[in-house]
Amino acid sequence: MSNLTLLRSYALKTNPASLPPSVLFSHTENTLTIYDAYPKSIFHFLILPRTNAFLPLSVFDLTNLRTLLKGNKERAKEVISTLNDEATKLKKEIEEEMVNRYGFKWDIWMGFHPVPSMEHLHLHVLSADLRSPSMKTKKHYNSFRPKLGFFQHIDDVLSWFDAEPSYFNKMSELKKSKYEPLLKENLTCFRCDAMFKNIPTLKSHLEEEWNKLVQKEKAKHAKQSKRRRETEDAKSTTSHGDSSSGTPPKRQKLESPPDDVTS
DNA sequence: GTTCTAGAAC
DNA sequence: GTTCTAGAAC
Repeated sequence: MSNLTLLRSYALKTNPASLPPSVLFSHTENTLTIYDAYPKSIFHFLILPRTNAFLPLSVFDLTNLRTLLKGNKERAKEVISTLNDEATKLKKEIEEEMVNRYGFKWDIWMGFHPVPSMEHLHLHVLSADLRSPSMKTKKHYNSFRPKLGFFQHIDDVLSWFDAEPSYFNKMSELKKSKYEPLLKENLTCFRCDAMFKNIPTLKSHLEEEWNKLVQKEKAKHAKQSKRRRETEDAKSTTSHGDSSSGTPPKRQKLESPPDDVTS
């Protein structure tokens, strides 16, 4: 099986549950949610439309965003909306896991690559940190940098359907020549816009940004539990001494991502 | 996607 | 001299 069509082979499965658990996260009648094999953030999933769920759209219509938008507009909107609904549910699950593992939650990005490296439409759902051993090249980084213009946020894609038809048609072109050069743009921090000469310096900066976020959230948490204690103390007339209610939640070690599959 | 490597950047 | 990128080959 070639890498190019691997996702298509998943989307064609009549029984997705037969996929290995290292690949499949969950599925519905209409969609599959899989782990990105090379996660570029701490959390990184792909949501795929199943091929028989959107008839009369064919597997070819579902090759990528461009082929989908070129066809029946109503059906296309239905596909994107279905992926969006599934992504919204997934986002909530990720946020729960963020709180369990890290004690706080941070942003989650949901969108498409205009020039994807594998066939079959897939929606990226990833945490906004770009902190992962698989995040190795300028191309990787720029393909997810939110403000660059390469990553197509699903809310924006959905808005094209309600815009002037001329605008819809223009955006639907998704020309390689328009988007591919963006991947070669300067490396800029997605949080503070600082510029970096190469990937290693950017990565250490992202690590600093992450540590800052952790510290900020820790301080917030401490402040909240202090306030909570004070409110309780103020309310209680009978003193029971220290109830040790300020214990922080246990932090789990970040698990290594599952293997297999290609992004 | 990975590995290899020439040559640029430091 | 070492680090890093980017293109070719796979």
